[in-house]
Amino acid sequence: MAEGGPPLAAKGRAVKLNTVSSCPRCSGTIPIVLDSTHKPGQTLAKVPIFSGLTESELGFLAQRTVPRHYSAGEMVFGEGEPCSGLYVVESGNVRIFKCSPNGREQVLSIDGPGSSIAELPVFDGGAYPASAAAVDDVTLLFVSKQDFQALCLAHPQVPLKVLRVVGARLRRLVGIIEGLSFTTVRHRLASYLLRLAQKSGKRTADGVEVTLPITNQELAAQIGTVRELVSRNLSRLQAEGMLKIDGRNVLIHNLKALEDENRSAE
Amino acid sequence: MAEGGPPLAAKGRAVKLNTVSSCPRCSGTIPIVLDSTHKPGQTLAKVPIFSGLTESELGFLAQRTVPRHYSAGEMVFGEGEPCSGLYVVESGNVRIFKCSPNGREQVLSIDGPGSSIAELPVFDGGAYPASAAAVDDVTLLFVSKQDFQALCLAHPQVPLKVLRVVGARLRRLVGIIEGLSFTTVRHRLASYLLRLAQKSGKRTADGVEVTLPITNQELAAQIGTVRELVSRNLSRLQAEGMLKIDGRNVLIHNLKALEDENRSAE
DNA sequence: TAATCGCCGTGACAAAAGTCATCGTCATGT
DNA sequence: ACATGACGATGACTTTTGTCACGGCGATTA
Repeated sequence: MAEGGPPLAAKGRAVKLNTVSSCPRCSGTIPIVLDSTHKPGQTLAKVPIFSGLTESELGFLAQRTVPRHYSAGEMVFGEGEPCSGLYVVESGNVRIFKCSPNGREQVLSIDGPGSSIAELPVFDGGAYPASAAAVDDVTLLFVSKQDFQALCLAHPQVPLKVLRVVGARLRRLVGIIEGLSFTTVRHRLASYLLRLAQKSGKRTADGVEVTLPITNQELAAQIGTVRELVSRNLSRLQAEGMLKIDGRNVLIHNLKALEDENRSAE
Repeated sequence: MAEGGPPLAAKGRAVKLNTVSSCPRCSGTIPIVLDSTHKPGQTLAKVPIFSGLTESELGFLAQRTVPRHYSAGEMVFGEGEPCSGLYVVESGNVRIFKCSPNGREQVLSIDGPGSSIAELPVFDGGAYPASAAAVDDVTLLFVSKQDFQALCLAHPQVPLKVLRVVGARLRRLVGIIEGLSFTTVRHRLASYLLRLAQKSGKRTADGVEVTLPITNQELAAQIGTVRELVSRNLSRLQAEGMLKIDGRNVLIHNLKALEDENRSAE
């Protein structure tokens, strides 16, 4: 059962949802919008796996892509579905995740504009190893398996680029395994905050200020735990004086301490 | 501090080793044996990423490989070292793993004859994302980065094969993440036993009999926990009547129950 | 023979993770 | 104005995980 059919009702044992936003299996219909005014060329040129192609080659490829729009929370594809092609993110963000039967989610990656997703199953012929859903409103460009394989044959440098991208993906997965296997929720939370601070923190007189871009629930899914533990551990870090929490804003008072938190057992 | 120097003494905080066999950082010198009588052609022909090459191309490649021998427990390469090339396993088994500062190990994969390892860092130019050590006595064929890259340029189908292999690797990693994130040690142990039963179990009158090919310590590293919990959980499964343990031999009395154990929360 | 070492099992304990229920807040729509 | 629903904090509790210490067993070696 590939995409296209009507949404499956959540069947079987009643699952108490502790899940991010709406359950992907229960999302609405998948829109396939053919928009002839679309100009995907600019987007494709920025995608690492297509870098190095000429203008005309990009145009050729662009003609074959199908833009698809998804609104926040909508499912792009589900784990186990046969893979019919790859996607390029044009706008918005896509969450790649695994889903446990208990309704827990584990996020594998979040991919923004210019990223390609599901390149791998195109090559090994297998099913999608995980699910993908739109984080916010998203436009993807779909490239069919056939077109992409043809492209790879015509341009041998493309598979090499793919390998580079896949390498990065693999490193990230190994990092997740390392975190899950060796560290506590507390550590992973500290790491997350530090990463966030590094990427979008603002220096203030009293430390670095960051704004959590997601709910505790989603944060939990990203670091591999549940909502409550995120909440509790944030409180605890605050009680210990490292942070000051004010809604979604976190003022990291003692950056050093947070960094130590990480090194202690990574 | 990269590789290069003499073996680093385990420095800093005294680490109580709960580690598999010898600590890789503390292994002896790395032997580089040039054996001109070696005939690696047969091995290379069986390696998926080299399938499809002609006899003479394989011969050409074989001339450029360097056989390296390792004895059980010896380190092949360490996480973080710059990647100088890829390896093909000719005989024996290689363990790919991450190592925590506490001495815990998490096995990412075990690769036997015909497998290629470390293909990815060759492409993205980064360091090895994990360490590799010989499980038993091992012969590897080393292919330098340069030679392999040249091969890829001359034979565009090779990178496609690599992508296929890497796809399988990525699926395995996702599986590990799923296990660590969603299941208990008990589940992962049950899964391991079932996999083992499927691969090498012997039907007897009283159930399926398997022989654990590794120590509890190594088993723990593979399913992401510690020795004691493997021991305890095995005992518990025995107490519940699913198994009968006799040294390294495990008689799975109630295969169904063990399977249920898996499905309950995968 | 005695000593040593690696491996295994186990009790006792501590810490972390997860579950369940409850309550408060805020925004939204009827 | 009110109901509703998503989100967050938290207390109480259970389960799981991990740590430490100890003792037993078998193989190897001095």
